[in-house]
Amino acid sequence: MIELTDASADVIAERFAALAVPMRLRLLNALRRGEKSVGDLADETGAGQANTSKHLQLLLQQGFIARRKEGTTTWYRVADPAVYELCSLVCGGIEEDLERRRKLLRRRG
Amino acid sequence: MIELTDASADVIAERFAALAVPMRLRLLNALRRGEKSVGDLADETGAGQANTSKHLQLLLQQGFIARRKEGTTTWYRVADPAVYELCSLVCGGIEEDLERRRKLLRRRG
DNA sequence: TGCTTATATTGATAGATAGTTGATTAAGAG
DNA sequence: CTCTTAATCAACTATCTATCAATATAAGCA
Repeated sequence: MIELTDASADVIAERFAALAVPMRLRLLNALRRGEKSVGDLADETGAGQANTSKHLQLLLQQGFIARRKEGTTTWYRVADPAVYELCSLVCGGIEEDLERRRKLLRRRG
Repeated sequence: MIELTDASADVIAERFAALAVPMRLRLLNALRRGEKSVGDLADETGAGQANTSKHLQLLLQQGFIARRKEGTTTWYRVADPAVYELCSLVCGGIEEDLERRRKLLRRRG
C-alpha cells in the first residue's frame, strides 16, 4: 500500500467498493471469456436491464471494463485483468478464513 | 477468480466491502509497522473511539487483523499481509486509470 | 468498596446506493 | 414514417451502514 493520505484512501476505497457488490462480481465473471452485450449479461446474471447497464457503467468508469458500440448494441469486455488477481487474492484470504474457522470449531468441539 | 456461484460472490463481495471504507484503510495503514491499541488508532486516524472499535472488529472478523488483550487494553495487528498486496494491485489500477484520463485530456485538448 | 482508564456495545440518525419502474434516445427493418 | 429492439436515463423506494452519543463491561488501583 502506498503512503496513505486521506485523498488516496478515498480513491482506493472507491475502487474496492466497485468490487464489493455481488452483482458486479457476477458481471465480471461472465465477461471472463470474452465480449458480451448488455442483454446477454442481464440474461446471464438474471438482473434487470437498467440495473445491469448501471453496474456496467460503474465498472467502466473505474476502468475495470471497456466497451464498443455496434449499431444499437453495446459490447463490454474486461479491460483490466488485475481484477481477477484481486479476486484470487481475496479468495486466498477466504480459504485461510475458512481454515481458521475450522480450527476454532475443532478446538471447541 | 474461482468459479463464481451466487454464494461465493456474496462472500467475496463482503470481503471487498471490508476494504471499501476509507477509515478502515487508514486503520490498516496505521497498523503497517506493528501492534497498536484502539486508543492509539483512534488518535492517529482522528476517529471516535466507538467507531474505531467497530471498524477493528469488522476487520478482525474478516481475518485481516488479529488482537491480543493485555489488561484493559486491546492490541491489534495485521494478520493477513495479503491486504497490502490487494491495495498495491488496486493502486496499480489507479495509476492506469490516471494515465487513461491524461490521454483523454490530451486527445481533447 | 469506589474511582479511573480502556474497550465494547447499544440506539439513533443521516447519507449512500442497489434495485425497480417507466420514459427516452438511437439504430435498423419494413 | 412507423415499428421494434437495445441501451441509457430519471425518479423513487427500501435497505444498509458509517458515525455519534450514551451506556455497559472490565481491569487495575486507592
